[in-house]
Amino acid sequence: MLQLSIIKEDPQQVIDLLRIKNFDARELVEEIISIDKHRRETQKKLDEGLAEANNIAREIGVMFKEGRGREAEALKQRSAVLKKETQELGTVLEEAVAALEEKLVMLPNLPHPSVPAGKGAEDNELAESGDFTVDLTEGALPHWDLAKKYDIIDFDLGAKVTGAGFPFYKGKGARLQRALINFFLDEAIGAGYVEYQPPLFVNEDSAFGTGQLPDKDGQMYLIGEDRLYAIPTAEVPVTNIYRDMILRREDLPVRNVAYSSCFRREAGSYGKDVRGLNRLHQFDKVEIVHISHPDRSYDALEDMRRYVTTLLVKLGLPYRVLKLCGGDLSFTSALTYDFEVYSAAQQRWLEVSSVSNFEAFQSNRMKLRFRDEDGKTRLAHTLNGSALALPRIVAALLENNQNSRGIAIPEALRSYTGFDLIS
RNA sequence: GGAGAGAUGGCCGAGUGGUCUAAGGCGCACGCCUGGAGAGCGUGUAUGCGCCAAAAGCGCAUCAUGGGUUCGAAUCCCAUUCUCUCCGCCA
Repeated sequence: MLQLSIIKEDPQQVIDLLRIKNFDARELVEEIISIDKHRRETQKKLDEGLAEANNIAREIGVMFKEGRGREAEALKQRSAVLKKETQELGTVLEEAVAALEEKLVMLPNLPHPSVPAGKGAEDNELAESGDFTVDLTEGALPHWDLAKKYDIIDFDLGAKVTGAGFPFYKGKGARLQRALINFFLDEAIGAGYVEYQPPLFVNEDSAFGTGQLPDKDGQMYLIGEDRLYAIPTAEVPVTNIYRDMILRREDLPVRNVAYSSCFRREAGSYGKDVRGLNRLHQFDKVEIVHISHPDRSYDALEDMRRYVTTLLVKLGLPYRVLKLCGGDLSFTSALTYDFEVYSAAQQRWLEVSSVSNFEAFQSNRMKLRFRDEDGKTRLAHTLNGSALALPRIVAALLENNQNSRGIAIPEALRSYTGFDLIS
């Protein structure tokens, strides 16, 4: 949620910046400013009414104490009128606050000035390209065929037991999953991250805090009976740890890592994008979350980018890094790097990680603050990134490492898998 | 799931209808004292919103959350959430 103060200070700049995200904010900005004016006027009237009522109550107290209880009648009547007025004003204020928030949450985060303009994926800027040549093996198979050939992932079984997009991993496939999770966690811990194992379900406040609600309602699985949401990413619980908190300066930066299963309904997806491991309803991911001083959040973003790069290098995967253009940037993000690995057999790039700086957008919703040197509270900046998401890494490993004998396990993973070949 | 007890500031903890503008203590910050430190003494120490160009200041709200009773609620009533104890169930 954008800070009201930013909108009020320079509405035109907000409109101009959101245009980079292909978002026409003119109407919303105008409405927000006018609702806010109404809100403040109402608050002022209400406060005055309450102040008078407080004074009357105090006076009546004094009268009773001095045995002049009968004189209080007139004041009681005035108080009754005030009560009615303040109750009405309270309702008006509540409605104004709700209306304001309803409009505010509709505005996407402002893009960082360096974000290139553009409509979609084709306009993303190549930030970095790994130093790899991709050799297309003759007769290379896509991972869904390899999964079947080596009997390591069973999509049909998942469909039988649960539904499409809920595969079983089996034998060396299951072991590979476990190896990757441990590898990613150990790497993160080695880089100084603190490991968390979060709940897989969150309440409504948490889903709102990181921006899944109201924008992505319908993309999450909801346990209706208990009003809990299955997490679409560990970002949600791990960032919400800090909801409604004022951190001390020395608590920053926060650098957390968490492994979790992730659950996504993926309503509206179709075609080649959902084949095999490309898009699942349940998948595993190791997520890194930073909470940073606003002055240093872009340094943190670059740190995260370097860190994710080292993982891909260690796994020997052909990768590239894209800086997302305005049109491809998510609702909540100010700047995002996407990491893609090349899938030789599918002959396409697969997104395996997305590293973003949300600046104060999530913090403002969550009331995540810290105390600055001057003693004032300020909103912290939040960032997160996948490090990494398993399915597409597995897909890329299977496809890129296949040879006549089987699928070679990268050196870095062998101590985790306990085998060096899937055959 | 059943029964009971509870939730007060950064922390502990007092507070059963009006002066609560929340006692007291701890912690923290600053000052005095000291050769220095400690002890001691003094002062200060929440968050959000509004008024104000801003600061100062003032007002409003907040004693788990949401309602209610009352001229007036931390205090009384109702609901919810969470914590603890006992019982039941259970990996």
